[in-house]
Amino acid sequence: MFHGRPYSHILERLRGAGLRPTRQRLALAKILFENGDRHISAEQLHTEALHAGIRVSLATVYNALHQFTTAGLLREIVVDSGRSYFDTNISVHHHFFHERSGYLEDIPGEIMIGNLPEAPAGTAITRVDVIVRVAA
Amino acid sequence: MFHGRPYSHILERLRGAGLRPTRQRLALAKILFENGDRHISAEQLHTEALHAGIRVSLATVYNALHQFTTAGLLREIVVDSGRSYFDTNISVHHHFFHERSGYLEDIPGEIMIGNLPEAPAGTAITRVDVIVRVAA
DNA sequence: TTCACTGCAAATGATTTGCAAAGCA
DNA sequence: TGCTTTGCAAATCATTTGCAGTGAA
Repeated sequence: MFHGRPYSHILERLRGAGLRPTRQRLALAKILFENGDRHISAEQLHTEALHAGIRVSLATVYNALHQFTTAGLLREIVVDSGRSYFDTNISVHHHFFHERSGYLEDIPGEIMIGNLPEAPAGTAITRVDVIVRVAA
Repeated sequence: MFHGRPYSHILERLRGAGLRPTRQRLALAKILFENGDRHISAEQLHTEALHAGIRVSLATVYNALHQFTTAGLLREIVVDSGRSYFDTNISVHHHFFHERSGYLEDIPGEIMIGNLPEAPAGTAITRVDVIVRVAA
């Protein structure tokens, strides 16, 4: 979208995460991070990459998604058994899940959670997920 | 556990759900509903059934779990991609998910959720899931 | 008898893995 | 050059399906 401002910011992002900026990682990161907030599956990302003329294998897409997730650039969301979504919005927020279509959508605004009990002994909370399931 | 009170209540439960009380459905329901609140996977239930001396195929276990879920006797919980848990507690409640072990546990007490926005146009909320992920 | 239910084995679909070839530092 | 990363195809894992045989009403 921005001519004359190629990959530098994405390049930084990958480098900052300790990931070598290979051709395929750069291209995938571009699709992921230059199109606003997205909820995307591995298969979808692979398809988009091929459409964009990027030669990349599905295995590499899986690798990249997991590496990005581990590096904190993505967040994995599980709502539906047998399919993972990756969210490019890594800030604290929650989701609407459309049960019929499998469509995942950010919940606008902030949700307040009260009365949350302490984590079981010897554990600490790593994340709280709220999934509001909706149907037509 | 209760001698002299064999399957009558379970039988009723299945009949009430419009499910023919076959030998395998009765046996599986017995394992599921006579041991308090449980979070169980298909594979686990199958193993337990075999241990209890019940000849039942894994396919039938899957069928039964889905039929029970559709009938409202169970609730399916997805926390972990690639594995489904079924919860015998169908009242409104939420879960701790132990990320390392995959263990799922009820959150005691009630969680208050405020500021929940309206469901997207044309949809209605079917359920709200709160999953508190914890790690050691 | 009839139609639902079950078991088996094969099919499916998402994800992972092994390993040789190719690519970045 | 040396260590990563990639691609491919095969392997895996949970789950589903097709279909012939079995069982409940």
